[in-house]
Amino acid sequence: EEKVRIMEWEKQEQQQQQPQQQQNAGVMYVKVMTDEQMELLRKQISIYATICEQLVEMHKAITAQQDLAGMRLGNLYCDPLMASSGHKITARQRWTPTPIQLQILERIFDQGNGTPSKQKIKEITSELTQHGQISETNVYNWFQNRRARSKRKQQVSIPNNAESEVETEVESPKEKKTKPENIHFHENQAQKAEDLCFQSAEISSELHSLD
Amino acid sequence: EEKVRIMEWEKQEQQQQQPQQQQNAGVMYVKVMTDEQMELLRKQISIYATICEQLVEMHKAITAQQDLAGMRLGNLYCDPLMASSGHKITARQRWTPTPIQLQILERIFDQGNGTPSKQKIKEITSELTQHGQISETNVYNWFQNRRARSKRKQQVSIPNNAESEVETEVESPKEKKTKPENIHFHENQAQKAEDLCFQSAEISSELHSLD
DNA sequence: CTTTTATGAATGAAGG
DNA sequence: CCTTCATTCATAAAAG
Repeated sequence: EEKVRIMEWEKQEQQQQQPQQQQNAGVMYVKVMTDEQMELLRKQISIYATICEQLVEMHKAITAQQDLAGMRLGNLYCDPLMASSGHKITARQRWTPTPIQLQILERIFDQGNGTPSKQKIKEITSELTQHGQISETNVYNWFQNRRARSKRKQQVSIPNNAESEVETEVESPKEKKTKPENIHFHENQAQKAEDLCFQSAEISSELHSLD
Repeated sequence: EEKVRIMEWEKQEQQQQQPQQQQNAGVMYVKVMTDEQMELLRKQISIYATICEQLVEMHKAITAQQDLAGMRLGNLYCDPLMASSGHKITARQRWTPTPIQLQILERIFDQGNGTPSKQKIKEITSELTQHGQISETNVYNWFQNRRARSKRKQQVSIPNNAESEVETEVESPKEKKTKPENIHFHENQAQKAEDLCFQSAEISSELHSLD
């Protein structure tokens, strides 16, 4: 643990002192250093203190949130065709469909094909790539989200009744799984979650500030 | 608190030095400290060095994990569709690993052993129960998802030399094979690597500032 | 600039 | 094991 420069400096110091200890037989055994050295020492200690603080902070953040900021960065995005709408020059972090891409996606979505899965994704991606940066994951996510949100809206738009007779098979896909038995009982550990919640925003922004 | 202690000690030092300066060559201004003090200093600096190293290690270990799993804050969820009945306020929330549980899970996952057998699951669950509510099903699902998603990303990170042997699927047992192995969704992992680089660089530069 | 909304992405769980 | 779904988080975009 002594492979830092500070240690080297210290060693020099100690050597410098040897003769003194022998000379001052009956006197105090002391170490000597110049103002410069003292200042250097203080500086180095200070730096260590700072580093430790930051590392501890970082560690706590990571331990507490494990992620949130760590891997959230998406692909770089610089769409040349974006000029038409005239904004967003330095977009990054997360993919955003261009107007053209969105139009195409919506069209495909409306064409029924409730299952854009698999091979379709590739085809769609290929087509959309010609209109801006995009990946298969983006397309996949888009459809997943599109469908989920479309479905949710439908459910909300029919909030009536809800009596004991809910068999209005409007949709009700499976929203009640009604497991035969509740195998696992989940209880919220509010205590812990609460403690961890703080770091979130703070750390998040800190780590994200890597411009 | 380490920082504080050191600083305080340093101040004491400066006060004690005055009377002893006379011992040394008259013109040269120096700071003096006893062997004990020097030893104390050395130990404290050493402690700092150790702390820094360990924190860096910890940080790297945690950050270097392929997939950073996020955590959810355990919010109570009140199903809007149930509101009318006014009962069943039960929180239908899904399990969320606590940071500690996650670390343990990740550690086990990284230790290879891609086969969390039934028995193993029980053991792991037992251990994790001490750090928060969890069931065997949770553990099972976690490993299942972890593996699947890890594999998918690995495929992406390796833009392998695509052979055209893909069309060799002559044997179609049923009717729709759809060859799923080529469809895996892509997501650039480059960003994540970049992120790690940055973090490492940051720490690195800080440590280097000791020079 | 701050708050709100829309939506891309992450992930626990279920099905096959 | 793989895919799909539901839910939640975080952030780009929009509104104030």
